[in-house]
Amino acid sequence: MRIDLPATHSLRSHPGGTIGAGDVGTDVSLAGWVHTRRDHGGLIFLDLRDRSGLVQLVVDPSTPEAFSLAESIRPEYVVRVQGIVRHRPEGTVNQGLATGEIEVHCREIELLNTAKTPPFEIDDELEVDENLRLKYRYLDLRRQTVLDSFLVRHLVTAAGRDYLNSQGFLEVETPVLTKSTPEGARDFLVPSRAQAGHFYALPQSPQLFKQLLMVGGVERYYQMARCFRDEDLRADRQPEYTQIDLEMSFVDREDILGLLEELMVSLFAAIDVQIVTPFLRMSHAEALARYGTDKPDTRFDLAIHDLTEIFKETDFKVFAGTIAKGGSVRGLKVSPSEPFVRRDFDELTEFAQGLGAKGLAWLVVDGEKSVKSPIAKFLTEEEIAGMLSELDAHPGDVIFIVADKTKLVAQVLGALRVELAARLDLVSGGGFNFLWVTDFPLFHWNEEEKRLDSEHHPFTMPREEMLDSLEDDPLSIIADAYDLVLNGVELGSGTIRIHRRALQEKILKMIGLSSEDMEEKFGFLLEALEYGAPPHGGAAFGLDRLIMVMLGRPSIRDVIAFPKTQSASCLLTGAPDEVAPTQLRDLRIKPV
RNA sequence: GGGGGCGUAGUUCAGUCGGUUUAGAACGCCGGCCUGUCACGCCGGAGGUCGCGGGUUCGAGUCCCGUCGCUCCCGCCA
Repeated sequence: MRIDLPATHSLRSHPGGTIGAGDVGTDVSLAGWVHTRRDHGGLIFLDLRDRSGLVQLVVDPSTPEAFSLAESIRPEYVVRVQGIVRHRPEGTVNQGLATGEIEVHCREIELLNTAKTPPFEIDDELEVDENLRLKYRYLDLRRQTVLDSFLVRHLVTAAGRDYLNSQGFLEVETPVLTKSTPEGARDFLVPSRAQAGHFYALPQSPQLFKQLLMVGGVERYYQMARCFRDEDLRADRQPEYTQIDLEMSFVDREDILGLLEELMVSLFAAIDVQIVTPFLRMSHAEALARYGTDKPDTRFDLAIHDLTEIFKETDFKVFAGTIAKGGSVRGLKVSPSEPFVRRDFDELTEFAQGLGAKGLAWLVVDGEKSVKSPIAKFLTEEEIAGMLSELDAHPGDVIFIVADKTKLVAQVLGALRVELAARLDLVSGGGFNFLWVTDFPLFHWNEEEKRLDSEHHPFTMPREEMLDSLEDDPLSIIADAYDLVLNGVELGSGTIRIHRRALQEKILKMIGLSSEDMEEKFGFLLEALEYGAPPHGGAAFGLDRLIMVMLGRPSIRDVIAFPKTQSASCLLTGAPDEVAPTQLRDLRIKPV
C-alpha cells in the first residue's frame, strides 16, 4: 500500500521506490534512509528507503569521494544521493523488489545525518517486543507493515470525510475542555487555574454539543472526535480514542441506518472491499438468547439453545437445582473435524470457570441416541433424545452445557462460542459481517443503586408507539437505538434523540435525577430543547476499532500511532508524570 | 480490585531432573578481506546485574516468597 509522495522536491527529484525501467538514463537526486549496505570491497550496494519503497544504489571507486563515504555509511543513516538510473546487468534483476529492474549509479553522496545502531532492526518480518517498539515508536514506524496501518487509517478517514461531505455534512469541532458528565465512564479531569478548585472534564463523546449543533440549525454535523475515558484498558480499549461522530436533523431511524450503511460501503471501498447492504438485523433479545452477547460474531453460527424445558424433570441434581432456583440450562453443539481429547475438555472447563461458571458439562455424541460423558449416567434416554433433537446433534458432535443464573449462562456460552470458533478455525474465511442489533431496551435495572439506568444514554428516544406505557412498565420500553457490530466487535451505535424538554426531563427523573441535579448538570441542554430543537438523531463509532478489524489486527494499539500501555502510560514520553511544585501551586493542588 | 501468562547478550530465542568447567545459538554490532550483491560471502572479535529483592540448598537462570514492568481476561467501560 502506497500513497504517492510529490514527484519533485527541493532535495530530491523522485521518490526512490517509484523509479522504473522508464527512467533509465535519467539523472536523479534521491533522499532517504540507508536500509542496508552490502560492501563487496571494490563495489558497494546501498538500499535506499523512503516512504515510497526501496531502490538499490551502486557506488564504485570511479567516484572516490562518494565511495569512501559509502564505506563508512551504516543502516539508518540519512543521505541524499545524485546519480544516473540504469538497467541492472543481465542476470542481476531482483524480481522481489518493485524497483528491481534498475539501480542508481551514484556519483555524489551527501550525508544528511548519522544514526545510532537502532535497538531493533528495521525489518518487516522481525517480531519485536512491543515495549521496545513503543519506546522507539518512531523507529517502529519505519517498518513498512507498521506504516501500512496508518496509510489505511488515513485512506479510510479521508473516504469518510469525502462521503459525509458529499451528503451535506459540516465538520465542526467541539470543545475538549468541557463539563464533567455525571453518568457513564470515569472522566479525565483538568484542573482550572483561572478558577481554582474547579475542573474541566475531557469529553467521553461530543454528545451534548452535537445535539446543540442541531438546535443551532447545522442540520448535518460530523467530526473525527477524540474521546476520553478514564477506565481500565483492554486490547481493544484505549483511554483516548477517535470516533466518527455525526448527527442529523429531520431524520428517522431508517435514514440514519441507511446513511451509516452507505458510509461503511465508502470506508471499505477505500481498501477495495465491497460491502453488501442492507446489513443483517437482529433483535437485542435474540442476540442474547442465541449468541449470549449483544455483539454476536455472525461469521459462524454455533447458536446457543435453551435446554431448560428438556431438563425440567431431570434427576441430575446440578441441572435440577439450577432450574428450581429460576436459572437456565443452555448448550451449544460443535462438529469438530478432529475428536476432542481430555485436555481440550479440561482447558474449556477452565475457560468457562474463569468466566464464573461452576462447571462445564460436555457430551460426545457417539450414536444416534447415545452420548459419552461424565454426566451421561444421570440423564434419561428421553432427556438425551430431546437434547440431541433440539441441538440437531449427530455422531461425532460435541455438546457443551452450562447451568446457572440465566445471565451468567449467556455470558459463559457466548464467550465459549467465540473460543470454540477460534479453536475449530471457523472464521478463517476473512470477510466482514455487519450486523445491526435492534430493539434495545431503554432502561436496565441498576441493582446496586436500586434504580433505573439508561441502557444506552439518557438522551435516547423511546419508541414513539411505546411512550404511553413509559412509566407503567419502563423495563419493557424499547429504545430507538441500534448497535453496529462487525465480526463480533461493537463499532458503535445510532440513535434517535429526545428533542422535547418534557420527555427529556421525564427520562432524567426516571433514572433518579432530582430537579436540582437535572438543572445543574443538564440545564443548558434542557433549555436549548425549549428553543425549537428539531427532531434529530445520529451515530458514533470507533474509528480505531474499525481499522483494527479491517486489518485483522489483534490490538487497537497497532492502529494508534502513539498508544498507551495497559497501565495507561506512554513508554515513549513517560506520561503520565509528576509535575513541578510551582505548577501545582498555580492550580491550588497540594502535592501528595 | 481479582485471575492467568511473560521477563536470559542490542534483538529473537534455547537452556533437560537444581550440578560438565567461563550461561549458548542466530541475527545485529566492531575489525579485516572481497567488483554484481540484494538474508551478499569469508575470517576474526566484543557483548550478560538471567527484571529487581529475599529465601531454600553444599550448589539457583532453573525451586519458593515478595516486588516491578509488560500482557490477556473478569470487574469497570451510560
